Amino acid sequence: MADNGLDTAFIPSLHKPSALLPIAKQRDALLYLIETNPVTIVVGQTGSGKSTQIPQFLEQAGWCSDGKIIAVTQPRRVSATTLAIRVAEEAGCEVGKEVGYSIRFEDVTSPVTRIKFLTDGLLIREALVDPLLSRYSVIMIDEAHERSISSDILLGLLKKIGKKRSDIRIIISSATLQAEAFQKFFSGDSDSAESNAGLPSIISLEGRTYPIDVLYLETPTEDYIEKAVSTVFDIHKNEAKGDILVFLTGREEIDRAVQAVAEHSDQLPPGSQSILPLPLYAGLSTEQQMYVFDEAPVNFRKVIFSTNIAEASVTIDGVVYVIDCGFVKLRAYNPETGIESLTATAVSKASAAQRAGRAGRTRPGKCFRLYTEEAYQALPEANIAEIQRSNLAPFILQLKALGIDNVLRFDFLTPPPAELMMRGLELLFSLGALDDYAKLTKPLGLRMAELALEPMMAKTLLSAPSFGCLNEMLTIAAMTSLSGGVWIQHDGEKKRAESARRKFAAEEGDHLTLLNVYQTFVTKGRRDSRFCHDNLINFKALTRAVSIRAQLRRALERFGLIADDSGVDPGPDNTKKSEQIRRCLTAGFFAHAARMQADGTFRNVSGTTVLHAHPSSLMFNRKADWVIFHEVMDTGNKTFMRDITKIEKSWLLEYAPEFYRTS
DNA sequence: ATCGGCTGT
Repeated sequence: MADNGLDTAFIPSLHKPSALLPIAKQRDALLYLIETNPVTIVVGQTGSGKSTQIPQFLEQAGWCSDGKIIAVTQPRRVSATTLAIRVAEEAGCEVGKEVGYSIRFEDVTSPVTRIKFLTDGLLIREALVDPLLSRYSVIMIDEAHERSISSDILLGLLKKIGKKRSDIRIIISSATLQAEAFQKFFSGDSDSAESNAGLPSIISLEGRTYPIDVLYLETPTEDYIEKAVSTVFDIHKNEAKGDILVFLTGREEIDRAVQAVAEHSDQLPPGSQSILPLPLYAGLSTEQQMYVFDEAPVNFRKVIFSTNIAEASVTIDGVVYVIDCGFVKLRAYNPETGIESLTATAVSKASAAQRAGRAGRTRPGKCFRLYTEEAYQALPEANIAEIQRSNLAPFILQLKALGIDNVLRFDFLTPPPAELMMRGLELLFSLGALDDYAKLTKPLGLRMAELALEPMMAKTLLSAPSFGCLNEMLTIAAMTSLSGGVWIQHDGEKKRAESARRKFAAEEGDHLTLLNVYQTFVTKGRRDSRFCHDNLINFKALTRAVSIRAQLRRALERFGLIADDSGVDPGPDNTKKSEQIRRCLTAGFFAHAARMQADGTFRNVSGTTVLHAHPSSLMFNRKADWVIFHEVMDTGNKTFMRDITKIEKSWLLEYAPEFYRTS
């Protein structure tokens, strides 16, 4: 593979030979534990090489000899692909051959694949087809400490699978001190006589990180943004060179801080080194995000103001100083109201440690915490797991499809509150996915589980053929499931963003507007790179929508509900068509209905909650009567609906008579 | 008058 030896002298420095990693010394101990225990817990610091070395050790030790595969799950797509690339390189093979990866839309594996990196969500889907995951000899759940819903559910599934398959080996990999919780979960206290009683072993792997000095405030600060900015200048004046990474909670704070630094840096003494402030958050275009990886120009110190995206998802080399404001925006779901909230919350100790660790990747670093040491001591050890604060309807549907009928008794690492389960079951019942006995209905419930969509949108899409709008609904389903949104977020261009949006506006609301955006993109914008740029549309998001739509279309073909064309439609100027689309949306989103009040705000159907059209919606500052919405979120002072479409009240009674029988 | 980060045949 080495291209003709011209630069052989450089090759060792490109990637360090794995024999030099400390993990190599523990190889035999590790293999022995895995050989003799059904479950092994690996606690490895960053840089320990656990994700890259363990699967190779296992492969060499013969765990693939009978044609079985070693699976390593990751919470994020990028980590699955980059790990596969690195391990393939070390193993001297092409990615997709002996070492491969599988993520949604990209299956880079082949019949010879022995080590496979995949997202945890995808492995759950594989269990739908192969409930015992019989292709795999070893499954390693990496980054289990992050406690994503999918990895939590996988742990429960694997515990079950382990009781039926004495040959399978499970490895739980975690970076922090939550190993005991995993150990307890997998201990042999279960009812099965077959389970290998006793506690799973924990093995700690030596890391390769540099020491980090952690500094606290002596007195708490009133304004952590201001304090962050002044700390940046203090570091700049007093500390050796090295880039600075600042954790704030959101876009607004970041834009404010970037601006403040830009203004102040004019006052730095002429001739001295200057400061280059850069924003980093998910809403930026890929292009804008890439600036943080560029080396700062000569005589500039790079300062990155980032959301939590830099805590685990994005790694920036060259960071020597971290400033941690101590807060993070966390999503929570209120089962009583069905409303999600997104509010700033104090970080956990685990999170604070992870943030600090970002300073010590290339040399010793410093972390400045913008809170007192007493405040740190009072922080919770870890965040409340996602599964305990989310809308569980999508996951209940998956569990039911996996044959787990009694979801209330599913073995969760930490069980979600009963109210969350009840709310999810109720929603699925009202959508017709579950029957009176809470069994998955066929074909509706089963098909909903197979679609990679939230239950309400799955129901909408499956209803579309009877409304004669399947092609349009495929597009709308794909567009609304784009997590980051369709539009590029950028400070200082509010006017342009609004006028760009107006070009695609449909009077009936946001869903038909999204349909317009997609149709214009596939006819005009796909090859013309300026189209997205000029209209402040996120090219990556739209490209993803094309893939999602194709995938949904294939699923509907499989169900025998065939869509008949390429997705380019005459468009919603046909008012009959537009009405059918809105009726169809009502058939799935009846539980998300609201009515406008005289003052321009909205109320939900029971009249208990005041809702606002989000400023990014077409219904913002426009008149309407009844509407349905895709999503609702409480951001602290107001509750916003996103993706809103006008409907008729009578449709609610027509399509959800049971749900609305009291009103 | 505005939105943490992920994910799915």
